[in-house]
Amino acid sequence: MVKLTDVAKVAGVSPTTVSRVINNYGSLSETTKQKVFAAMQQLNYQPNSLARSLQGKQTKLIGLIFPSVANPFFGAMVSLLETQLFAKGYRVMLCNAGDDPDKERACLRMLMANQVDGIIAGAHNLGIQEYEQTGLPIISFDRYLSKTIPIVSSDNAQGGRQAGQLMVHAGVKRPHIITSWQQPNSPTNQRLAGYYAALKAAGLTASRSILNFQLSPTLKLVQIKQLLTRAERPDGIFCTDDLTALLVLQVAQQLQLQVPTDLSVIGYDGTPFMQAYHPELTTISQPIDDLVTLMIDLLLQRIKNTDCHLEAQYTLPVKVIAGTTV
Amino acid sequence: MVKLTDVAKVAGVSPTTVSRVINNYGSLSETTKQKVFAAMQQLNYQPNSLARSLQGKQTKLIGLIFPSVANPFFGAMVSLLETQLFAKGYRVMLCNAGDDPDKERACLRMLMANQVDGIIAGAHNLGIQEYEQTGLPIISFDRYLSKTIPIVSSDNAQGGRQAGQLMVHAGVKRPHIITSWQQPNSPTNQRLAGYYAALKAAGLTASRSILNFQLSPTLKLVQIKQLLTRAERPDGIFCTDDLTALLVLQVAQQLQLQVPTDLSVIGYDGTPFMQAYHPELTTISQPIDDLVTLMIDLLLQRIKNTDCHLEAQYTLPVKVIAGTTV
DNA sequence: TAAATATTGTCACACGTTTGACATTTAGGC
DNA sequence: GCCTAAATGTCAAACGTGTGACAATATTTA
Repeated sequence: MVKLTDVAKVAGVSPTTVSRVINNYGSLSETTKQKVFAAMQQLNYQPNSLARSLQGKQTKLIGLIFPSVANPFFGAMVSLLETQLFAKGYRVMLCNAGDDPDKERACLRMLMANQVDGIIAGAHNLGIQEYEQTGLPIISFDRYLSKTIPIVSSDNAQGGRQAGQLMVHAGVKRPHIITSWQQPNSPTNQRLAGYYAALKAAGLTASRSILNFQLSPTLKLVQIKQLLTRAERPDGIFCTDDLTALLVLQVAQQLQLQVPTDLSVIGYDGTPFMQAYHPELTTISQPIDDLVTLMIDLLLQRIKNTDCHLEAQYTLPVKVIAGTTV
Repeated sequence: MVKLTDVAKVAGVSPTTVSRVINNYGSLSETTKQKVFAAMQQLNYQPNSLARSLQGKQTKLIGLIFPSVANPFFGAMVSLLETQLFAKGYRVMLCNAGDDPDKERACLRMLMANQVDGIIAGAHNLGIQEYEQTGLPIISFDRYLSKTIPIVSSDNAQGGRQAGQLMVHAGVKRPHIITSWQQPNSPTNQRLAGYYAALKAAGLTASRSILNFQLSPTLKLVQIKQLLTRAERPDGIFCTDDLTALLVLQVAQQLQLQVPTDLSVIGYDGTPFMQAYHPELTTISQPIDDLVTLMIDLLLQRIKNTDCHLEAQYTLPVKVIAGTTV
């Protein structure tokens, strides 16, 4: 491996000088700078970030913990996070925690071991204390962790309300909602509450199904089919994620239900992917770019100054993407 | 930050002993082991991997370079890679290189700087020499890089042939193919060749469009619409990726073309995602699990023994996923 | 030309861990 | 209680880089 001293030899200067050039400190002449840069280029030299971090500098590493990048929503989010962080000089260590608390715990431990400068967490199988124990700057996406850890999320309550209003407006009589497994600190609770509230204002009450987030699509299909073939079948379904909405549409087609005549369907997330490949789906779109930008901004603030004051919660507005399913 | 010497103090032993426990070398009694483990737990101690790697150990880091995890295919692949690598004790640094050679170059440099043990690359905007320059173990997904870098891919030629045969079998008269931008070392060339060959055997020749991989879906839609509204419009389209196939279906519906009566459509990739959410699409499925397992296996071999002999190319069979679009 | 300043070199220590050499203590077996 | 082996401690060097102190030049300024 080519190291600093090798560069020094080739450039014909002392190791200290090379270090000075790299870190741009002390006083340096143009000519030596050039000599050193040339030598670095010639040897394809990269300062060993292990060594520099060990020496006291930041690692410039950020840990990302999300359920799975195989999910298009998290895929899009992680992709944006990586791109923006990279542009700011940070590197990304990725963890797919799935719905496995043990894996998430292992992820945290390894991120600590790797001395990451901070963590952005979008998977939350764990309790508060495990995250606080790390002593690292953390930003949480869309789930309550603790007072000290800021949450960034879309306005779930507003999204739920808007979905409810759309249903009311469409003249839906038997509204339904499909959420993922309820957890005390889950954002879907807000979507649920907003939905209920908007419906209640119009004198409607919604029935509800719970389909665990990580359930296989096939099993979800089965349950949706049962839902849509039961006697008093719903004529409007709000799904708290777009993928489930797609499954509902799939079952509807299979059962020859006309959408939106027989059944209205609304999703949630509205990724660019969904907008491009399923423009027909009416959905509540999270401002994914802004969410990412904000999370990064907050995290970097925390990294720069550990005890800078941040709000406990940052809520960004959602937008209705009008398709043809309502 | 809690360090090895802190653990030693709490456990009431010498730092060396703690190190011995962690690395399980030298002779140790059960009781001291327990004491040390207890202290580690109590302090929530994690050995600083920077320091241990610097000292000579592996970093247990693998770099992943792919166009973007926002793409469901690469999302699925990266997700599997991370999961399997994590289980083997490796951590993952993620790079979305997009179609930007500069970003890819920057990724490589930073992976070198971070002393990764190896790289799995699925983005290939760069030439051979930039990868060889790294001096690192590398496995390439689906694209030729150089003699020394093994390629793992699905059997693109076979996939193309099967698509062609499906078209022939469906009685298609004016077959078409949509590929991404041709590059000399691109796998889509093989898909093209296989497709042409199968059609030729039946006395057919296909027309061809080229839609750059990273083109926005909206722009792709425009081009596809032009294709499907021209005088001699094709009655069978093979797309070298599933997403483009979805766009074709979308346009077909818009133009009220019956699929497969008026138009047969075949995709390529067949991720679990696609199989679940678009079971209607007939597609050529890459064995994504096997591809991932193989890539990891080969990479770890190379890491264990830098000059172990590996084949230049590993080709895994594809499978037709029969939907209703042919 | 002398003084002041800018540039570069030398040296040492630090970061946290691993590991080898060696010394010392403890335990077990007779 | 002696001998052997096992267990633990002490110490130092190493990994590659950063940085401060100080000395030695080279260059500029007066």
